[in-house]
Amino acid sequence: MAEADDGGVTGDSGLPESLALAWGLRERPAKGPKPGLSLDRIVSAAVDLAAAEGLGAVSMGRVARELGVSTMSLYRYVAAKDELYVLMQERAIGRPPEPPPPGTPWRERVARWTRAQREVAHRNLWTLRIPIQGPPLGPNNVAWMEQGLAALEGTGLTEDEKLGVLSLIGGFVRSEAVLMADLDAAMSARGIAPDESMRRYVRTLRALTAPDADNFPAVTRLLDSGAMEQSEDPETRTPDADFDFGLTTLLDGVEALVERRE
Amino acid sequence: MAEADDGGVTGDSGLPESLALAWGLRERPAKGPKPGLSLDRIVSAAVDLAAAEGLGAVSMGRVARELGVSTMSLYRYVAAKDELYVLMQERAIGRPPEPPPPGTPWRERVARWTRAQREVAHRNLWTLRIPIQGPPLGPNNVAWMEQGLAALEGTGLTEDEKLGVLSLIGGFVRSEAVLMADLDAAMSARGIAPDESMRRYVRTLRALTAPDADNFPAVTRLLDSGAMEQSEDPETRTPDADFDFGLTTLLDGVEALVERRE
DNA sequence: CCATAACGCGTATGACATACGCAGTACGCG
DNA sequence: CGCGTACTGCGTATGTCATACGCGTTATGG
Repeated sequence: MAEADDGGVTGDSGLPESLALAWGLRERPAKGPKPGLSLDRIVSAAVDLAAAEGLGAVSMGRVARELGVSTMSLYRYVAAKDELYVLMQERAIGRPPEPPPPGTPWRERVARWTRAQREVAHRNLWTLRIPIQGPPLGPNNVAWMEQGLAALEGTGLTEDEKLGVLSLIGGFVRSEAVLMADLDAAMSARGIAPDESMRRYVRTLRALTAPDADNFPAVTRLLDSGAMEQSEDPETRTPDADFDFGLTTLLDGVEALVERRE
Repeated sequence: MAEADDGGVTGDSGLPESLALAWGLRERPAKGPKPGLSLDRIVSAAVDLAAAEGLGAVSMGRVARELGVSTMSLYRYVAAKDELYVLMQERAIGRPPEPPPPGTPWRERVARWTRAQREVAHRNLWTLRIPIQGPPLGPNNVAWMEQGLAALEGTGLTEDEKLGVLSLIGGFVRSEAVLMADLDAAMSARGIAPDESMRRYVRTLRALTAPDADNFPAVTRLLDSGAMEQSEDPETRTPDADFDFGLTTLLDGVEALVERRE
């Protein structure tokens, strides 16, 4: 199996055919009829669909209908739906931003990278619903990793530690965005605004914990503090402020590590 | 609809019936035939199934078969599968650990809480596959939140900031555990040991980036550093060490924040 | 020029979640 | 005491989905 020279990638790594294509390692053979379809068009249709109606709307049948072809045609280009998911995420994340000019301090570099990552996640909230398959393998994902590692260059951290810092940041970006996606979903499900959704949560939680507030002193204090009703005063608390808070905290931790290494 | 006195919880919060039951707000009416089933047994069966064969094995039909009842019986206790998921997670996370003795410094308190959270996650990796529905509402989840907030008591942080720190930590624990779950899944899928799975990933990534290593200097450096082949020398790099690294970094960040507040 | 490899697709299969309705059951009220 | 009623478990049906398999067709390289 797999005769073409791919540098031994296909060998036993389980790299799907379609990903090899994304790396430009393979071209479609020029044998049979001219393909009326293309991986590119399939992924585009799927991404458009997910952006418009959510990941739940992405079924093989629906994507095919959107393209005016039959369901099974798609399987000439994709071995399974999971593969399509991977390709969609790869498409959505896109190329990482250009690295900042040389001389930029590491903290600024990392902050930029993180913010860029967040922006992409927020623009494509549906990607967060994709069941995670494993470590990133697509060209764009690897390019992001490259930029992330580059941002930590010159900090004196070991490669180990850089990896640890990146996954720390990745987890942070992801969970912040998931929260956003949840609010977003609550909104589109029933016609509820995000802050209204949060208000309901607070009200429910209060009703649940009130009967035995003695067991939940800290939660009660949190609810009473009004910290969770952000949008009452748009000046003080915004999602951006929450994000910046987390980012600062995270970077302070990294900074402590960097200083320890010097 | 919903006449019983539940403190107005059911009103417009969308709290599912079964969760109200979990809070002890409602009892099953004593009217019809004696129930041969119970929410408790259903959740237990589902959890056992997930633990043994993964979340994918949990279908309504399968859970019912495991209990020796028909599929549709379950819907007398659970309104939808999502509700079952919530209950399963709630069961798996269990009660939070006892708070440490008074006088324990906050950093120690938070570290304990985080480690406990990690332990639970690792013991129930399948919970990470549950599609996230929204903020936690079950009694156990709220109790964990309570303990987390309590661990940050006396730090001088605002309630806002405590919340931010907790979600930061939650995201960290989650992403570390997801990585573990992925390795675990790769193992049980094909008979591959976790470290072998990681080795393959490294090999594949190297094969992909090698052709134009110029574009991936940092990734190449990472791969060459051997940082990703942990288990060669069990003394230096273990999953625990990775976790502790992240935790320390995180807590250093929080510490900087706390000091700023004093 | 023709075997062969790719193409698009129709059909079939087997899960799955869940709507709906039915017949039996036991409690509480009259 | 008896009966309505609310609740039980469950059979059946519907619609969606991913995907295996095989067919007729097409273009190309030997």
